[in-house]
Amino acid sequence: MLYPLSYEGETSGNVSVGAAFDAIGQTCQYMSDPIAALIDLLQPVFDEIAGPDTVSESGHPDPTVRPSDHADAQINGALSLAKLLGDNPRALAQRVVDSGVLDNVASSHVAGPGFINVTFSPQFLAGELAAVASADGVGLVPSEQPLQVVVDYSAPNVAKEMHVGHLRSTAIGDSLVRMLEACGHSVKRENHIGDWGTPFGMLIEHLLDLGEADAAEALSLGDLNGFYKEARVKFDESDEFQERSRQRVVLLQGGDGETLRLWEILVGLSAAYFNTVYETLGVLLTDDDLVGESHYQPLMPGVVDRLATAGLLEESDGADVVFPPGFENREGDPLPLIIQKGAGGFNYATSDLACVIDRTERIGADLILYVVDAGQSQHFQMVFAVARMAGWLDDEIEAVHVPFGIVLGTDRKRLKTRSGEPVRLVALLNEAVSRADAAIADKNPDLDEDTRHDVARSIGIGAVKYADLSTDRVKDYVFDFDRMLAFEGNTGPYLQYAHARICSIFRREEVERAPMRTAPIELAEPQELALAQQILGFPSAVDAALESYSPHKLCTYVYDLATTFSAFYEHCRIKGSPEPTYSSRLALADLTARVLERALGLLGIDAPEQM
RNA sequence: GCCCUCGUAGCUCAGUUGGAUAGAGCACGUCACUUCUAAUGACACGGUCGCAGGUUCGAUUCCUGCCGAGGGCGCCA
Repeated sequence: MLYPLSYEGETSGNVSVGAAFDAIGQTCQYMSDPIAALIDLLQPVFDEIAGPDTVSESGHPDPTVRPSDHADAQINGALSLAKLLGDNPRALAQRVVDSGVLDNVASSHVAGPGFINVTFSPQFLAGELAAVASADGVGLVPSEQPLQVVVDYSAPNVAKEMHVGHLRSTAIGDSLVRMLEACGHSVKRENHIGDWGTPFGMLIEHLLDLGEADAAEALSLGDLNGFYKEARVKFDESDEFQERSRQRVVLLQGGDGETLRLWEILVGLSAAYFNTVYETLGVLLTDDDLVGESHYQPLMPGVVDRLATAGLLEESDGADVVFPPGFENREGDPLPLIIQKGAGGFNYATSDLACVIDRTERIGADLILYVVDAGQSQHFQMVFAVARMAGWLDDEIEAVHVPFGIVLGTDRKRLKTRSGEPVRLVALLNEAVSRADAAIADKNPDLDEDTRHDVARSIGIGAVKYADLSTDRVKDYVFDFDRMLAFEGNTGPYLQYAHARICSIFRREEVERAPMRTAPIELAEPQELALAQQILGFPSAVDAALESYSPHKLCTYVYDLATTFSAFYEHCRIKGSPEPTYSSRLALADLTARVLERALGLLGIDAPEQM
């Protein structure tokens, strides 16, 4: 586990092994997740069987506890430990069973070549559920060792339209931020917008040509691509405009007051537009998170100086560069990271190094995440390598590129409009919402119009985000309205419906949910036991998702929870059941709804109470 | 040419760091509705885990080599 989570329960401790941090190895006595509880109980037994000499040589033997098809859980660690000790695996597994450490929580027996099958006792699970039900975090509580994390994501360009590529960075980054904060970490969001560079000479001159008022109107209408393209056309066709643009870049970089004022108009109008998109998407980003490329310009000379002082800077073809080992170009020669161009300007490698310095030295980051497309992989490897050579990153401060694949159309080619341009993000979102609206109108005609529009927005946006988040981010994924908006299968609408349906149970029964949180829980039916274990696995699911910065692992968990609840709901009737079964099942329903809502919340997805 | 990522059912995807018989959804077929929301369920069908070796008690997972797809490879960001 990379992130030290603690769990609600009678006592709590941590299991923590971090890439950037030394293994702490402190195990907790009690966790809400029954699998984690097993590990705590088993570790001392495995240590004892291995003996102190083996532990000091090979480390603590891993009990290797996994969910099982043959029981609630299986312990596989006896096989590897037996191999290490040259012992008989079944006999060794039997020693674990005979130790009796699991007797209070589960029954266990040896199976096959040395697996131990474990079945949790209903009383144990009910007790764990009671602890979780009475707490606000439904199992999730803040870490005792919070980190300072910087998450760099979204990053649209000023005077350019946002497209599906920005959707991925924004949705994934937003979810990671929410999960990190839920685990108690201090998170600084940074929206590294493209607000600097040579295109701004051209854009400012175009602004002047249009007149500020007309330009402001054009940009505030959201026609950012049109503005940019007009400027580009003039730049390509007119030598005079091109020359003016070049001079304007010089003025901008020189800090000319009037030029900066015009530049700020462009940035301000774009930022306002971005905010409308973020609001539609329902993500956390605001103006406070804007840290554009311009922010790092004053820091650039310092980067060069410090690299030079460190003796890392070399001159190559007129440019100042650093050669990080292990990178080669097409000819097999060392590949440089260009710090200062031959003409004197800086480029984005320098800017990214300035970022690293700013984030580690000013913000005090322990961990920096870059949610940027997979095509930038080599670039980040080189930047991180140079930052380590310069000592700005080390074993205590980790920078991680969190890459993602591209968005494909149903033809499996990069999603584009018919004319070959990137699809505007707002157009996709609007269509998703209007399709959701039509679906709701069809399925639930009784809903009044205002409610329907609200619900349609939650469903449409949730569907798009869930489709983006629910597959392994590093792979390309197929954007398909029909699939993502379906109410069946692993989709946003299915999960939202699962939640809304539980809410409707309480409405129909005219029962308040809050009092159910202290109702005694009895677990008898297999579906009740399965649901209990699924609910208790929530913190572990969040932890697993964060460990690899993979929101899709949380998606898989939520989907499993929803289907497990469906089975429970099918087999375990609530309405008309005698007490205490009636209250117990309502308590399970309430808890399921709370975990669904919380988990969807961590994905940045609404959970409406009716739909 | 070198490097990175990916390859799992007809389609879209999981697979918890090496565990027992590789799982879902969609599509197709069957069943279940005056019943707590049938907008949710169940059953059936569907697999050479790209190919070939290797490591070991055991490999979709780790290593090597091929095949295929995408991306990257010095002054754009």
